[in-house]
Amino acid sequence: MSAFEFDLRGEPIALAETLDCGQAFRWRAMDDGSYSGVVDGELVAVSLRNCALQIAHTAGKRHCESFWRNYFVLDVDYKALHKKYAKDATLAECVKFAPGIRVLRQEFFETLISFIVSQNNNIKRIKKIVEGLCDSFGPEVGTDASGVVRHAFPTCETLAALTPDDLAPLKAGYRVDFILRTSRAFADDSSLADRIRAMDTANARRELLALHGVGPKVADCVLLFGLSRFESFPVDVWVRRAMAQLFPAGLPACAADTAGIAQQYIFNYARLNA
DNA sequence: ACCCAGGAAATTC
DNA sequence: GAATTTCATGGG
Repeated sequence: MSAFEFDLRGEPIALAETLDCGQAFRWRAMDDGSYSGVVDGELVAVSLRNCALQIAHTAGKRHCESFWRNYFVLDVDYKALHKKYAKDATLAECVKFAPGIRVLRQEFFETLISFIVSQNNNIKRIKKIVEGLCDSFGPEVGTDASGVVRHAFPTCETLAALTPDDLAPLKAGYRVDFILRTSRAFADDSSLADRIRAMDTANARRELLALHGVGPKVADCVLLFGLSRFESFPVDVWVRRAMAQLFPAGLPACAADTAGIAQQYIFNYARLNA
């Protein structure tokens, strides 16, 4: 059944910590400890067995092995990062709290809309609204191990054609207008996503900030989770508090070039270690 | 009733 | 330009 298997060679990764840490909103825990999710239009189940990451396809196989290696960022040496972060005792403590968190390389438009939904919101409700967007407007991709029918994330063209009334049942509140306007920006300019992808981080950030519903925090999350800019450092209410209490002198130098990866440990520590 | 949630836009000073 | 107000929704 397993289509792909990646020998982790001691690379730290925990499914619950990685797939349910507030960076991705569409992974669901199955009874056997595996996780089922929809990535780029494909329904897959992910599990850890014998120090290997296994990807099982439940309805056809669209993506190749390198796609999943890329999605799970297996090209980054987290053991080396942990060693580097250990130079700072406080950061090491944050890592130790959940060492299996890894950043994912997610699809750009889905990440953008998801983090527009995230503003002034909580993770539980973000998941509900994002899943509702998919259930209502994305094509069906299959049924997961728990019997739940899953759908792909809708395209910008699909979302751009909707009205506020169409989105009203999702109860996304004032974010509906942001979703629609940003979707239209990408539907009306079919090369915009590729242009942003190709920009350096500073220019991509400027371009993101020009979108309706995207401020500094959402832009930094999209840069980190949707464009793999690991130096990007999103600051939300949790990170703001954690920085004031744990790192009053600022982020340690050992994390400067991978601030976003360190941020995940800090965010998680602040949110779950209260 | 009040405060908070992976904030940002609109308004006012 | 910087500070403040408003925005919609659900949970504690």
